[in-house]
Amino acid sequence: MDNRAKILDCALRLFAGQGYDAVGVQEIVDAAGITKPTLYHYFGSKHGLLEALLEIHFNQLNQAVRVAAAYQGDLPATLTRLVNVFFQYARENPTFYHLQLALWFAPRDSAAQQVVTRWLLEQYQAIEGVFIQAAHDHGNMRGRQRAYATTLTGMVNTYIGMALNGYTQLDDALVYQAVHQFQHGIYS
Amino acid sequence: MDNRAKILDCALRLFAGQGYDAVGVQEIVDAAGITKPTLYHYFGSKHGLLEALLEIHFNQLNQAVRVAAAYQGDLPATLTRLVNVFFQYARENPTFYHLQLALWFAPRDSAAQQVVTRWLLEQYQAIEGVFIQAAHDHGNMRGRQRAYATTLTGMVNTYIGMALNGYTQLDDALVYQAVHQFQHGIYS
DNA sequence: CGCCCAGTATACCGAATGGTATACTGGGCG
DNA sequence: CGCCCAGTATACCATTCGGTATACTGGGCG
Repeated sequence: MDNRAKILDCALRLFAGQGYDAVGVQEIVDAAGITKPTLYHYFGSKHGLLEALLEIHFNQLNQAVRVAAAYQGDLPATLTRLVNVFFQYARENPTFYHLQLALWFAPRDSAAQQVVTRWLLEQYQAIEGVFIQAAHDHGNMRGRQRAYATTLTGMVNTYIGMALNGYTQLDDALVYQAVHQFQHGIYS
Repeated sequence: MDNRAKILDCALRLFAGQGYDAVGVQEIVDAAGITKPTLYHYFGSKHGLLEALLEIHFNQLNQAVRVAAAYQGDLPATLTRLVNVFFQYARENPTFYHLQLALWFAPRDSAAQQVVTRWLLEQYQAIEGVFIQAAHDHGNMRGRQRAYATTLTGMVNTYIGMALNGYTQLDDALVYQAVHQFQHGIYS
């Protein structure tokens, strides 16, 4: 693993564990076993390091989300694919998902919020697209596409937050439960 | 407004807007129009200031939640009261609720996380209690009480997050929609 | 009056912050 | 060989960090 990759790896762990502002540049370079000029050579600034970090992971995750969000008339299947993509990414990259959750409702004026907004927006729009298309087939969903997209995101992130804290497992049964509850509520 | 109150007020605004770690003590005392020894006189440390801040607001909010969570055989009514309490508190204290959302998934090792955990746990337990009791009347809910409590919290916070960003209004219609969707899903 | 003490300000502390000027190194390549 | 340049280290910068030692103030009260 070259120095650039080592820096990204250590920065992700530290940012996810303590928060962007709480981690000093010195701490990152010590963990990576390099020195500051090396970090500034690759990323220009602490902020640039965060941008590079988020770009790498959100590019992967959002690409997978867009693929899963291709609606072809079967809403339950699309929702299942979608939830699966999120769960799988969280399983494979728990540290990054920790960071994403922390950034989800990050303070409006924080350095991190301004970087993460466009990625979360991109993610949201892929999901909203599903409900906009589905509303053509299910008339009674019309007018609530935004609410559905938002609450699906909220439910997925909430379940992943549970799992990251050890309260559940992100397995197929949970995908089924999540999609089922989202579609039919708690009574069924 | 005395100096103690001024400090709490300015600290809440700054913490909510930029995050606990990004705000310096100097910035707080400047905004409050006082000096550092005054802040340290009242709160002992920056961390103590955060604790005092959270205690004040969570004491109010969680007390209201416990009252609303009194289940008496009518689950829809209980859920409506519960969602109402959260929406009302977020409407009246939007700045604090911004802070609460930012702290909801705060990094595990951050200073803020360790303070907020007990308050969020207290909040969670009140909600879980509702579903534990309700499962006696609705057998098919059994075994999922934890999931229901978590996803209700997730849905409420997601809707409040939407509202705080200007995408919706926390009115009675939204309370109805939220409770209805939670109970019956998206198709009805 | 005269003590006391909560509350406040001036001025300071050592340590850590993000960032950089400079110089050295080693491999690719004309 | 000898130039070049990406990559790296030493050593340093001004500023800010959280926190404090000290002294002053004004009102309550014996």
